[in-house]
Amino acid sequence: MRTHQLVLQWIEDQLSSGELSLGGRLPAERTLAEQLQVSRTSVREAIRILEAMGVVRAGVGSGPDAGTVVIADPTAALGSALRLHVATSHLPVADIVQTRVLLESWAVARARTDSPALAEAAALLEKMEACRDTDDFLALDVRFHLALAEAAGNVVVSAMMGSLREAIQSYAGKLTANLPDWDATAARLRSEHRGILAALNNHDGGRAAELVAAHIEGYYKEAGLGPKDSDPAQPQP
Amino acid sequence: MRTHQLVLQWIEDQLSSGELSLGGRLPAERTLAEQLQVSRTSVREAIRILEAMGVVRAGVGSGPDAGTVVIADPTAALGSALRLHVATSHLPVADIVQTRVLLESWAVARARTDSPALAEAAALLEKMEACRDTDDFLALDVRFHLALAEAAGNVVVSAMMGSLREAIQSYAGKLTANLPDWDATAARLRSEHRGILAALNNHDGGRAAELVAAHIEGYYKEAGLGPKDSDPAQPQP
DNA sequence: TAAGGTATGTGGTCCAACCACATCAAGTAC
DNA sequence: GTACTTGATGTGGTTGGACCACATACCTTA
Repeated sequence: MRTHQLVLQWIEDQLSSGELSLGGRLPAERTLAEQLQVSRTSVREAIRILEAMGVVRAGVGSGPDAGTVVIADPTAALGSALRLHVATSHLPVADIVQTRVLLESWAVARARTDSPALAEAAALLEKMEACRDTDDFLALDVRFHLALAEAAGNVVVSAMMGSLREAIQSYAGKLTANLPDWDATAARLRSEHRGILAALNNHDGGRAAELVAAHIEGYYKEAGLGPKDSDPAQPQP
Repeated sequence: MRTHQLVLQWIEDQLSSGELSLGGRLPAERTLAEQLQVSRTSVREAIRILEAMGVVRAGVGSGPDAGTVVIADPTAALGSALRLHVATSHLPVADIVQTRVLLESWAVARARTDSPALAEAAALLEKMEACRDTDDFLALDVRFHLALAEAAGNVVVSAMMGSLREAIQSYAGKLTANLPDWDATAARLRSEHRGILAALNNHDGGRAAELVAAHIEGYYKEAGLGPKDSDPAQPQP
């Protein structure tokens, strides 16, 4: 076992046993190195990995924001990993979009009508109505869909949704630039958002799921993404 | 921007531009450090992250297996990340199981009947019929479900399924030890596997999805996992 | 009392050296 | 000529030490 993996194991054990929890601070790098009888380099390599995984955040200086503290950002890890593998051309963008449709459809189908996330989605929709700046609109759009994903109350699904979005963010940006008439598209997106939220308020999760799927697939198809046969219909004998 | 992130960016650019691709080898650490005018330490930190993400594999010595080569193992990254966040108690196991049901149900519902993965699943099922060793049986079971997930032909879904399985592997192992009558459970699992495969061969993906969901949820419930209301039924007005 | 400088502790970076390992090539014994 | 030994080479793995930038807390001084 390589040295940094030993450190990694030690920290993971501390997390599992609860001796280290959210907001907790790791010992200083030099201290930890001495405790585990390894070099500071190895400790740092382990911390780098945890940082990339969204488990800790390293801050210099003194005070409350300094040191290495435990956070919880699963989206960061999944997002970076997906983005890197997209770069290697091993994860087709079409598969990512298809997976996003799958997860988000499921989330809205199971959304709890009284979820605070839905209230947030409604508020975001109001802002989008007034918003005229393209970049601001897209940022609000991201948060809107994220709120939808959170409405089902499944943290894993929310994290995966967020990471998928992050992984193809730059790709989606390029697609948007190809749109012939942004104002018309934005108007359609607003309309579809209203429809989704209306279906949810009407306790019709199934209908909302269909609308979400059409909403996402329609956008990518209009912007020119190659098809991946994402027909949600299931074959029946 | 921290130094190792600069290295990370450089490598990611090489991947995106295609100058580095699957099976390709990175320059030696010392060489790369000199090229980018950074210390070897920073290069190593970047490589560590890529290794944790399942993008590269570092091998010592000489020859074809040596050096840092580009691989493609998205499951590794997602699995480690999920496992770590489970350790921080931020990702409930119930959510992971629920997500697994969601993904695997979708995969079998959209499985292509002529998929090679289905043939592999059938072969694995044959082996499980004869297998009497608990550990071997569980190993085959993992591969069986992985094959099901691959049958839909979506790499992202397959990778996520594999990582979910990996993240809760140790947890599932403990649950198995709690089972009152393993032989009876194993017999039931075999029977359910046959039913799933039969539904698929009958081109009834919807039925197969229902069976898969019941199969997974039934196992965890029997072993004592707390419920997470994973009723797949969608509310209708 | 208020302002400024200093001590302390943190992560960030770099360097130089050494180790373990795996291959390959030259040399050597048969 | 063939087979074995031995060293050279190049890879990542690890270590210790040094210095920097930064942010806070404390202490001195006006």
